[in-house]
Amino acid sequence: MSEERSLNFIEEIVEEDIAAGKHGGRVLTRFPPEPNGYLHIGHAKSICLNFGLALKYNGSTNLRFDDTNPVTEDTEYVDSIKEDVKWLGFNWASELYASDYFDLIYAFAVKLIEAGLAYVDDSTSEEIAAQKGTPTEPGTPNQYRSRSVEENLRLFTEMKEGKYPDGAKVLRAKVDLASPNMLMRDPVMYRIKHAHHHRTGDKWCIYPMYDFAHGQSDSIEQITHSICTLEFVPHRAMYDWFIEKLGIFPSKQYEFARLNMTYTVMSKRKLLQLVKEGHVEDWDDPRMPTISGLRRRGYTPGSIREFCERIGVAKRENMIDVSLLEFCIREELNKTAWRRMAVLDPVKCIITNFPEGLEEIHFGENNPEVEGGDGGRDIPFSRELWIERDDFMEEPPKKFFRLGPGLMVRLKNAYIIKCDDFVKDADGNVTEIHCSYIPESRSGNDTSGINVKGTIHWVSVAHAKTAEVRLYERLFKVEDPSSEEGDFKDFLNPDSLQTITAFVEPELVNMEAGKPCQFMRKGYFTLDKTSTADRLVFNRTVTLKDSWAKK
RNA sequence: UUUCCUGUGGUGCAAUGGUAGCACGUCUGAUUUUGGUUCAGAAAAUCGUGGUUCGAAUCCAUGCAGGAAAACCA
Repeated sequence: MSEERSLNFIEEIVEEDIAAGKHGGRVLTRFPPEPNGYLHIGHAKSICLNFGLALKYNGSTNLRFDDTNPVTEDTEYVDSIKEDVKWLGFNWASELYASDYFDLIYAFAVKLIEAGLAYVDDSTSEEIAAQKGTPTEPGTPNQYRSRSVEENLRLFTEMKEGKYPDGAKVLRAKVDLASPNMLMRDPVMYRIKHAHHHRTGDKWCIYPMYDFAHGQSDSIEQITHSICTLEFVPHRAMYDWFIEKLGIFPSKQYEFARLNMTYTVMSKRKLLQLVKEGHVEDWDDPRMPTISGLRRRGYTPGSIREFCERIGVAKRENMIDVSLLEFCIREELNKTAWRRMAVLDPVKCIITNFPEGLEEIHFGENNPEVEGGDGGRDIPFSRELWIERDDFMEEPPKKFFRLGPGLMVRLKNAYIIKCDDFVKDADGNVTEIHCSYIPESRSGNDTSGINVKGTIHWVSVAHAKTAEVRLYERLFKVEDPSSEEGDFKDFLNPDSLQTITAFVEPELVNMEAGKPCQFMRKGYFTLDKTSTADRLVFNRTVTLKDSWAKK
């Protein structure tokens, strides 16, 4: 075994449990999304944690949909969640639904009523809130709290039978109205909702609340380690209380800090708002932090798993720099993506001493990081080329290693050229750059003896294909939109998407969907799902690091 | 104001009473037919105050700071 990296606090707990022989050393986790939105990178952290634990300790993981609120949930979300978890590379032991347990959970409720530990309350939600007191003042009991077991049983049965309208009654646990933990002040267990459920249809008109569904589902599945985020810490008391009073399998809850990332938002509510109000195209808009958005943007499952590994797991609030995510995808793509040439902001470069009408074929390897170059492709060369507008400067500063009057550069995979002249239009824009090439400097058998500092990419005008290229920037212009004064949407970056038409080398028409490639010196790109053979559309996954741009 | 959780370089995670380390980011330099990659190096941290101890990021006390909790959401 190589040097193990240190364990996170949850791994420590699991190892202690295994060492103590708890549950016979069995490890069963679960990933429990509510199907009311798409999964995002924060969920990926939880997925990697839960499935990773099972993988590491020879256990397994259930995918369980926490579908106890039919008014916000939908099978569209169920499908997307399953697709995303699979795409990330994980396999669940069982696909389960909290709604599968509605009969069992109902029976648990009856059991608690019979034990005198739950009662039907006719108060309105406002009344209940008022009677709960405040963190510093205890709550006050109402007349319903002392109903008899028989009356509670009858009323709860009638609630189930649909005798009462929404909101008329709730079932509450009888815990402790004076508890310093507000959630222990007789929490609601069941509420009436005459709503159609995506799985149980119209069978039920009462639905259990989170506190009376989640722990019970864990227990039914005999989950050993129920891992959730910090906001559920105060719920743990209820989690344990219900399990103890019911005398069912003792699942245990552990909480870790959710992921926050700079320049984005990570709440499903806010993401839904961006989608609904059209600030982004859809849940899979490449600017979204959703798994489907990242996938469409060109991120790979491996890069996301690596990211989740690197950010670690702890209990303190955190704000991860998005540059770490970018590092992870660059690290992978540098090793795997084929290099191609594309000119995003073109200006014409004429090789004045290259014969008109002549066409040469040059060779470019696919990936210099791979031994042998990973194969290669032919690149047509001719007298007129497109080059990048910012690879030329009329008055270049000292260390500018590209084109300018009298300066020389290498055309990648082709010749060294020297800038002799340039042409400007009436508005002062450079329209043509005139260069001469050095025939002896051809890539592969350069006998010119000339050394140049810079190399630029290019595309032959006569052979270029056009492509739509979508350049993405961060979605928000501030690091933490949620913590700013006012509406988070006020901080959307108006330049988060720039769509341009680029000239690309002809080989790119053979590009496969879903395959990443590097436009040399420009970044990593992937074909968008809307791309077709006669209308190429590329998404920029991430730029290359650019230490020149900083200066 | 009550209860709970958390305080380590700019950011994230380690060190579990014994030399504060790793990564991202930042900054140098070398190499380079991508101003990419790679390589070498640098700057940069234990919330404060007491205490226990030969020795404290770690244990105790206290203060401070940040977060969470009073949905018929999860």
